[in-house]
Amino acid sequence: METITENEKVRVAKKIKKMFGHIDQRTAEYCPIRDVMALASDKWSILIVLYLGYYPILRFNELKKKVYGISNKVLSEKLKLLEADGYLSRTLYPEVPIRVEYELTDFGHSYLQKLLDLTEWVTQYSDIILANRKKSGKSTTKMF
Amino acid sequence: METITENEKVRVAKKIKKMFGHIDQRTAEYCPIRDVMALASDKWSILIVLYLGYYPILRFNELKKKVYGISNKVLSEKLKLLEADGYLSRTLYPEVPIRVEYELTDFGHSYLQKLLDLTEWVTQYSDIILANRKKSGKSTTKMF
DNA sequence: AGAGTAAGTTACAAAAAGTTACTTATATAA
DNA sequence: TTATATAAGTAACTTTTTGTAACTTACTCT
Repeated sequence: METITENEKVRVAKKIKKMFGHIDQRTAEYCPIRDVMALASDKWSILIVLYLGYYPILRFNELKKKVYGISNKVLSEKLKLLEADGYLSRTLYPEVPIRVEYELTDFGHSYLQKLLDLTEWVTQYSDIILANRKKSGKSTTKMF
Repeated sequence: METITENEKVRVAKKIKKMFGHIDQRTAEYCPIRDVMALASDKWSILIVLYLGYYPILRFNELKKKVYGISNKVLSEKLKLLEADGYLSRTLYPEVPIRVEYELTDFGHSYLQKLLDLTEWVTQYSDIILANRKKSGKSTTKMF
């Protein structure tokens, strides 16, 4: 992990300001970070998008196996929301038994590329994070 | 949003596989995406990290105002977890009334840079997402 | 003595998520 | 000709997580 210079920090702060618009607006102004990210960065959404990035097409029960631990209910809900926001497509084949296939849209693939940069970083540094976490308990708080 | 080529998709799939290790491991193997990302990509954590990237030092009640809508309880919990994982530092000044300052660590700044790439993308395309969302209701499901 | 302040904590209510059983439509086996 | 099986969900109920609002602590200033 590269140490970050003061210059870099200033550059980052400017990017944040630009992104938020009015950073200090606590009024009821629409905030995409809160709205859109709530779904996009959700723990189950991330896994769904990653698995669909690896297996280009997955059926409902296949997804349920890959994204192990997710319930029917939550998988169904997240898929509806991700479809509505345009990350993935749902194709219904009215056979018996029914067949439904989920696939990333171009937009979903575009999102996946950005998401992957973040998850790769997290994977790369997870050892450091876990080491930090172990030390905790003995609080790291400084006192003056 | 640039359309993604088949080659790109293959490249992405390879990165995902590498990241996950065994992509198909649904056993009890440790998965940093599930563990570490659960906190790092949490909706409140994201806002806390972004605001600390803009205002380098914030006290508890200042953070509560910036990250408007968060409760004492959840702010307190998230701060503890983010401190434990090494994203931020807590400094206690035993004055009266007490003063506590939160600040990103170098590790936190490093994470912020990656996070910012993602939130910038989301902000940039939030109009598209919202337009998608409006069309929904009339389901976008294809049928064959 | 009494009020005020920052940083939380605590007890309780509300919302979200997880669990398990059920539904639907039809082909195939008994 | 019932009975069974299957995929993709949905529905009713339980558990967990989150949010709300009041309280605590430790001192200083009026």
